[in-house]
Amino acid sequence: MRKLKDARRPEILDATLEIVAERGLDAISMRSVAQRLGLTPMALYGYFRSKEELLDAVLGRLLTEVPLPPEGAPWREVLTHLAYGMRAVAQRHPTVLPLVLTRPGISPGALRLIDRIYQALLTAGVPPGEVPRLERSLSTFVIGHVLSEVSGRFSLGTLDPSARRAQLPPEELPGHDALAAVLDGPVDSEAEFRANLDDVFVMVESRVAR
Amino acid sequence: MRKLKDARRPEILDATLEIVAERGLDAISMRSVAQRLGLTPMALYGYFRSKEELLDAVLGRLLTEVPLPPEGAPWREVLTHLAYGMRAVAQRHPTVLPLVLTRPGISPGALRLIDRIYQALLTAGVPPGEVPRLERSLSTFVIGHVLSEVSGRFSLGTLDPSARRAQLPPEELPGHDALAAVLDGPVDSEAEFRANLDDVFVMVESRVAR
DNA sequence: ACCTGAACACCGTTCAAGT
DNA sequence: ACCTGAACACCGTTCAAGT
Repeated sequence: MRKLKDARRPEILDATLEIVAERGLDAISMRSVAQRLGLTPMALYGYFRSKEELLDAVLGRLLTEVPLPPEGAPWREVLTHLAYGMRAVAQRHPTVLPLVLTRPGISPGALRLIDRIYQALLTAGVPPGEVPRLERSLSTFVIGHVLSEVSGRFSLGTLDPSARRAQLPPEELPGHDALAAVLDGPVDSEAEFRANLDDVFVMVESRVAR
Repeated sequence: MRKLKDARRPEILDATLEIVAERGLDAISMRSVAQRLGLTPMALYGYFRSKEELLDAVLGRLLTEVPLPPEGAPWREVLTHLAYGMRAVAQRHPTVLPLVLTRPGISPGALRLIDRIYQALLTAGVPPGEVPRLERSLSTFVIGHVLSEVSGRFSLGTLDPSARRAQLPPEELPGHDALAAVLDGPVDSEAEFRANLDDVFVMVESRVAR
């Protein structure tokens, strides 16, 4: 297992993020990244052992861009700050995001964020034994929302709401039927994010020792 | 836009799921699927317009495998049933799962599941205006959890908990420090899933008109 | 109606060699 | 110490043709 160089790693990550921004996650290839740097694909293998490792490093870098909340802020503010920070990063780099949910958060950047959440939950009064689970749960929630928003799970897809419902006979979809009045409006995803955050607070409070 | 055949579509989806099960999501290629069926890659283009469309159909098929809860069951039971059903499907087909969070749920199978959740939330007493958002939120939560579980975000990765913490000086990680006693145990993901479901119920109840 | 064959423009990665 | 060149075993997709 040869030792890796690291002098030009940041430069390589920059190039990768530029490509993602311009042409999407699928446009990342060892060849395209190398080309942008004026290198041969093989030169990258001096810095990363594989494409997978390069992508993990990109993820680590991304989490580094989430601004840390002010020290000693109240827990609700900390969680709000981090959630919006995560969302902003997601919107800047929409296409890299699937990585966040599919790789363990073990980079220093990830650790720093997790630590702030731990602190917030502890000061909120959540019993220590519940804190790690609740952190995973909140993070899943925020990342899941942001990923869905950014990757189109919340979007209409190729069918508008009523055409979508028409795929099945109405008697198979009584719930959709009862909600018809409410379903055809557009989703206000800012309001939805805010409402979801409120739900997160409810979850935290329900775990606070009384 | 030529019309697509559909006679052999189910057969093609079966072959695709077999490959995923044996060799992972990355092993799906038009060539590997075709080969398993004794066809030329090009034959598949008679049934699906692209690899992307094939993958969407695989996702639709997957959601079809989630068993529907008994008609008229109490809302908590409905949500529990669907959540565990989703989780079981995820465990049977771990590698396809990233698709679920990144493509809009517009297949008939997805609609049927969503409709059951709508009904459950309505009978729980959630105001209709809140139902679609809460459905998206609950689904995100369950899928996010299940995806994290199955794809390794909750797992240790290549570093054990204490080695992971050692990447940063302890004074940068006061939260981890305070939780040291609790952090080194293994995650009981069954218990965690259960606890998360309880949190989901809390969320629903907090939205019920009183 | 359904499928094949050949071709095009790509991939990640290995190995041995160059400066 | 850092990088290149050539090669290997792959991709998705287009187009024209075969039965």
